[in-house]
Amino acid sequence: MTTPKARGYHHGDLREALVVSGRKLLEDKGIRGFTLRECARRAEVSHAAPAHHFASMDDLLAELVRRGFAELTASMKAEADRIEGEPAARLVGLGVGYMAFAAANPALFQLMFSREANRIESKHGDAGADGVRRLQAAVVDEVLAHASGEVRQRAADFAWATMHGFITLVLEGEIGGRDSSRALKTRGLAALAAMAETVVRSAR
Amino acid sequence: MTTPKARGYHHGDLREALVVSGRKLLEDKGIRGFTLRECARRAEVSHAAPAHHFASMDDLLAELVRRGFAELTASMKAEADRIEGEPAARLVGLGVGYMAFAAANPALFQLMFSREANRIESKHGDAGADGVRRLQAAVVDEVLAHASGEVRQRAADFAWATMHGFITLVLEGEIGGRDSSRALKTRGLAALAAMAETVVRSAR
DNA sequence: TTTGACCTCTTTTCATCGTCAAGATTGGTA
DNA sequence: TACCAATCTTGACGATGAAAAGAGGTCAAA
Repeated sequence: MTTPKARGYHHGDLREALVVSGRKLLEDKGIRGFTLRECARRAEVSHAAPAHHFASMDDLLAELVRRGFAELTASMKAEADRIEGEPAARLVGLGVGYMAFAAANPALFQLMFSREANRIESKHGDAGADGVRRLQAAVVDEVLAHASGEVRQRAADFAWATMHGFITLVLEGEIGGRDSSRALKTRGLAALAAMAETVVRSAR
Repeated sequence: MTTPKARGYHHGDLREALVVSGRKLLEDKGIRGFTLRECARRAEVSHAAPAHHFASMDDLLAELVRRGFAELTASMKAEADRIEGEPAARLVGLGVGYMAFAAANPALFQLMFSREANRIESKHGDAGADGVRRLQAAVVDEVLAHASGEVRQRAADFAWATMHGFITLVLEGEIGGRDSSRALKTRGLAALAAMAETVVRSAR
């Protein structure tokens, strides 16, 4: 935590400061309002300083996406781990963690799952969603331990699609536009419960 | 179809030409590569000409989004209408139409359901997804004619979330990355079938 | 037919953006 | 201590969205 005046010519930890201010800026102004120069201003640094830490704007965005996926999987894992009982309940837990992260970081979440993210990542060869996929596949496999690979894959498709679709539509205002946050959580849990039930049922 | 040389000082139908070239550009370069000046170039017109038809870039994008929603509902309706039998089958048909539009217009589809779209539309007060919501609510109501309002709302949430989530994840490459188009359609239909079955089952 | 108002398009200008090149400053190391 | 590499600043370039001002074309009223 450097106070504004406390630094001289060198910043000290500009790379980290840019990640922080960039993330804030992304949520404030959206992807189209995201500007490298504004990131620099918020970090109280000249407009060309970021170039020494990120080769381009896409490079900074790629870092934000990378960290976003790490946090997303952590959030899912945390929610799932606090549930001891049924694997199906853990599947709901994954969804709760997924939606919690998305609700807390709507713009970043959208960026992570946008075509722009693919364009950005393709230069770096990274596929950040693999952690999410693995985490979910593992829990689905618990629920459907005795099912065929195809059934399990389709159940994983279905589970991911439901939780991703629900929170995406909520963030865009298409679902629960005037609902209270409380009521919305109830609707989300209902969707997750229906999803888990469908996955369980696909066993037979 | 005006040939390049066939026009004089006036374009004739620049507004429509900008919509066409803008839509193409959006799919070619993505939302972050979308440029008013490039739209103008593709319409073979000076960079300031669009201002007389669209007050700003957001204005043009809003028009693209508006038309996108009209086409999306039309595509859903067309697929649903060709199915005569069970209401549940029509629900799957809606999903097929939904995914077909999204697959044919991936960038536009993402824009329609992005936070940027909300930002853009809020200036125009338009909520383009209402047609989709109504269409789907109607079919869900057929399937669940005797259910309570809450059950029907949750079924509608669930149905929309599943089809939206699935196609969104496909477009981003998270589902079926190396699948053939044929295999992917099968996976999509499986997800839609599971969704319809769950909706039907929620009746009791 | 003439005229004049109005639309459409172009040219010019301005502030801002991403990126690059060159120079200033600093901290560590030999 | 003296150098060197990393860090940051300044200045420049081309591109962009938007606004202003002027040129070209259309069309209806006189």
